[in-house]
Amino acid sequence: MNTSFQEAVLNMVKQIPRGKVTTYGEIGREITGSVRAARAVAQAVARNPYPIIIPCHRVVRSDGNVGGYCSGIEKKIKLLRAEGVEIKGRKVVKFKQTLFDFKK
DNA sequence: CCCATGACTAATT
DNA sequence: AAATTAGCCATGG
Repeated sequence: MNTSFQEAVLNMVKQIPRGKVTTYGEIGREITGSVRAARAVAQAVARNPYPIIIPCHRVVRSDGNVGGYCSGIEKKIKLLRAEGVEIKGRKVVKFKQTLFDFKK
């Protein structure tokens, strides 16, 4: 079967509402309990089977930097802006306020 | 089991 | 504030 880890990650990403974002670290904390699993999370997201179905562009780095994207970082920024997320350079404006809280 | 990889993070310089 | 370093973790060979 699909690795339970990847499936858990994708499931989390799918829950992110439009106009909001989250970080690799937060997802890692939700699943493994450790923010240090961020790399593993990034792997899972990067290898996601459905880039369209999975809003993987809503996952950014802990410092507000957009991070990477399979189709290019600029593409990711475009998608986010189209959803109402302000981005300055490569960083999210009002980053903390744009973060989505899974615990609720 | 060991080694290399990567869309990461935190701490240090 | 930008660049470096070291630590962490799932996955695949």
